[in-house]
Amino acid sequence: MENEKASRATISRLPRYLRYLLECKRQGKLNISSTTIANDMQLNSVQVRKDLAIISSVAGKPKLGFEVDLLIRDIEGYLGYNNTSEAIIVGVGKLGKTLLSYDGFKKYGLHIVAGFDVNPEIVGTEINNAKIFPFDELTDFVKKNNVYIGIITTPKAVAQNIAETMIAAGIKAIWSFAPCHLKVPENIALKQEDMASSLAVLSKRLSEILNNEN
Amino acid sequence: MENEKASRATISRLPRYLRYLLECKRQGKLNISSTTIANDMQLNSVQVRKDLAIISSVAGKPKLGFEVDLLIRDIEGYLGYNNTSEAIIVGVGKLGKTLLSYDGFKKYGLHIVAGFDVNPEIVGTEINNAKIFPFDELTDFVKKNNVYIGIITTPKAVAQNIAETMIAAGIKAIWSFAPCHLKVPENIALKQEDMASSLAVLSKRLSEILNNEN
DNA sequence: TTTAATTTGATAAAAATATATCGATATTTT
DNA sequence: AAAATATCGATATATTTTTATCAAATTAAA
Repeated sequence: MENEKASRATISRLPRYLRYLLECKRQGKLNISSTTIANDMQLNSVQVRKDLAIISSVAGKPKLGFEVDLLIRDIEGYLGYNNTSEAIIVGVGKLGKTLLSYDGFKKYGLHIVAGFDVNPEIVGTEINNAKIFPFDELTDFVKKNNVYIGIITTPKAVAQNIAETMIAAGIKAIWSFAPCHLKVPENIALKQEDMASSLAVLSKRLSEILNNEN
Repeated sequence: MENEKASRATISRLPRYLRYLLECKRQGKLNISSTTIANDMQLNSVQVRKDLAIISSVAGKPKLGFEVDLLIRDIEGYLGYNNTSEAIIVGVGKLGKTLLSYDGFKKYGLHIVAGFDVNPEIVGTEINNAKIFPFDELTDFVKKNNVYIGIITTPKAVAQNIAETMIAAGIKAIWSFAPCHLKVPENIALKQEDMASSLAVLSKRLSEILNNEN
C-alpha cells in the first residue's frame, strides 16, 4: 500500500496527530488542512503532509484539506489501537502502581494483564484487575499467555537481570523506566524512558533562556 | 571555551555518559577510551568523542583514552548538577506523588520544593519535605521564591491552563507529563513526556520483529 | 631502542530529518 | 462562467545527526 516506511520521527508524531484530530472531530470539524494542523501543532506543513501520506492513502482536497474521520481511522489502524496487545509489568512500587492504575493505556491498545514483584506484601493483591504475582512466576506466565510486551519499573540494580529473564521467557518488546541503560539483543524492541535525559535537555534550554534575559 | 554548541541529541546522551563514567570510577578505572565507552553503551565511537569534545576540553591520550575523573567533573559541570535548582509540581495525584517521593532528582540538581493541588484532602500534607499548597497560592509562591521550573502532572483538561498560570507567575521551564500538547511562547523551555509517542515507537518496532520471525 | 598496537582528532561521507518552492487543482467568490 | 484563492503533492534543497576514513601521536611490548 504505502511505499515509504515511516521514520521513527514520523511514528512518534502520529499519536499527537491523532489527539489533535480527535479534538477536531469533537468540535464537529469534518475537514482539516495540513496548514491548519501545522499551525496549531507548531510543525511545518510539508512535514504534516508527508507524515500523513506515509500512513494513509487518503488524498487531501485543495481548499478543503483532509477528511478528519478518515485520518483518524488510518492513524488508529496504523498504530494498532484497535487490536489491543497484552503486557506485564515488573516492579510494583510507586511508579509501577501508577502505571497499572493508569486507564489511558486502553486507548493506545495496551493492556497490562499482570504485575510481578518480590515484595510479599504486594504479591497477591490486585490493581485495576491485574493480579500481582511473585517474580518467580514470570516465565511461566509469559509462556502460557503469549505476552510480548514487558514493562520494567524496578530499581536499576535489578533491571538488566529482569530484562534478561523477560527475554528468555519470550518477551519481544521492553519498555523500561529504570534509570539505567539496558543491553538487549538486536531482535528485541527496547524503549527506555530516561528522566535524566529529559531533564538535561530542559534545564539546558532553561539556562539559555535565563542567560539571554540578563 | 567550547566552540560548537551541544545539540539536543548530544545533551540527552550526557546523563548516560555520566552514569557510565561513575560506574567506571566505582570500579577503580582511571582512564577510559571512547572505543570502550562506545562498545559498552552501544554507540559509535566517533559520536562519543564528538560529544565529549563539545562539553569538555579534556584531551584524550592515544592508547589510554580519557581521564574518568575529569570527564565526570566536566559533564556534571555542564549539566549543572552541582548547583541545584528548585522546582514546583502541580497535580499531586498518583504520578505527582511518585515524582515527589523520587529521591533520584537530587543527583540531577533538581529539588522539588512544593506541590500544588485543588484536592482539599491532599492540600496541607507533606511529601518528602515538600508541602502541598492549594493551587491558588502558586503564583505567590513562585514569585516569592523565584522558582523557574514547573512540573505538570495533572489531567490533560487543565494542563494548558496551568502552564499559562505558571508562565504568568514567572516559570521559565515546564516539564509536562500531561497527555496532551502544550503551547507555550518561544522564550519558555518546554519538555513534554509523551507516553503515547514512546509506546507507538515501541510497538511499531515490535510488530516489525514479530513479522520478521514468522 | 625499535616496532607494533591502539587511540585520538580532524575531515569527509552518508543517512536521516526538516524545510522550501512551485505547478496543478478544487473550491469559493465575483 | 471566469477569476481569485487556498491547498495539495511532487520535487528540490537545507539542515541535522550519525558514521566512516585516516594520518598523527602515544604507549607498551619486543
